[in-house]
Amino acid sequence: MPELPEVETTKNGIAPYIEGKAVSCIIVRQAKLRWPVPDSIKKMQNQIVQRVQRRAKYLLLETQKGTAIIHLGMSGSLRVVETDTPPEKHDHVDIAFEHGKVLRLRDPRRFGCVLWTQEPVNEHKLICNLGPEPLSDDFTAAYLFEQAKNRKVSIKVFIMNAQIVVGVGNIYASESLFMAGIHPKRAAGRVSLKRLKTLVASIKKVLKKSIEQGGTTLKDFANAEGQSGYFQVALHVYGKTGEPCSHCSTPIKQIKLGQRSTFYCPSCQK
DNA sequence: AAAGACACCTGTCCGC
DNA sequence: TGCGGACAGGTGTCTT
Repeated sequence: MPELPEVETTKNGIAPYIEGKAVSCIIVRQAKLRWPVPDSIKKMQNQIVQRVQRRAKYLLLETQKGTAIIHLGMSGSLRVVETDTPPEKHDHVDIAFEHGKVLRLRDPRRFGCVLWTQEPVNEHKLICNLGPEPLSDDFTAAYLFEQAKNRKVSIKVFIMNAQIVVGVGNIYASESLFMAGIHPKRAAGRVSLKRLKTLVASIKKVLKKSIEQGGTTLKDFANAEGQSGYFQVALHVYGKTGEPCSHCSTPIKQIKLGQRSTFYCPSCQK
């Protein structure tokens, strides 16, 4: 999926088209996403989308009666199209608006979701146990240090744990650890406060930079207007196996941590 | 409680 | 050209 910057970019891309607009119709062509799209999503019809928000990688479409919770999974994208645009193969859900635009979810792998909740979103099961936003002031080295105490899990898996901090995906986990000079395999509880300060700064920096540039584009992200291949942030280690490190020329290594590919420079990261 | 494995699904790429 | 297998940006849930 889109990493956090792509979700943020998507939010910013769709919000101007749908905030303050009334939903006319919900069309579900394929309800089998990560969880079944509930029938209750129809309650969104005739509601005005008051605000589009993001929490972690969840997009929240708030209305008077409830909130649609949308996740893009690994391969999802949202775009705004005209009502008469014919759906393509993996266009599973349409949220059509009275002003003639359609918010269309495409998700080939169907790891995403579209849910509906009438409770306060912060109390929703998927949302209530999430850690702080990485770009908020709540995400500090002191916080991370406290959380990491006695934890033996690798620092890379640790920062990808949404209960610790949200929004650090597989690309930016490797990239921020490279930037901070920390070996991805190091036990979380054995990273000094000083080095965690560097890491927190690196995570914020890499995410901010990527959001500024509109999100790193890899295989199947298309931005909210439907263009693709638009943005490209410079990656230093992700997907660079065997290539010389940009800092010291040592070949980049690839290992698996928590079943995810992990990239690092064996010389720069300790 | 924490760590690790597994599940969901389709498309693409690589080697034979 | 075809086919099998590995792999892909996520994350909730189950097992150890």
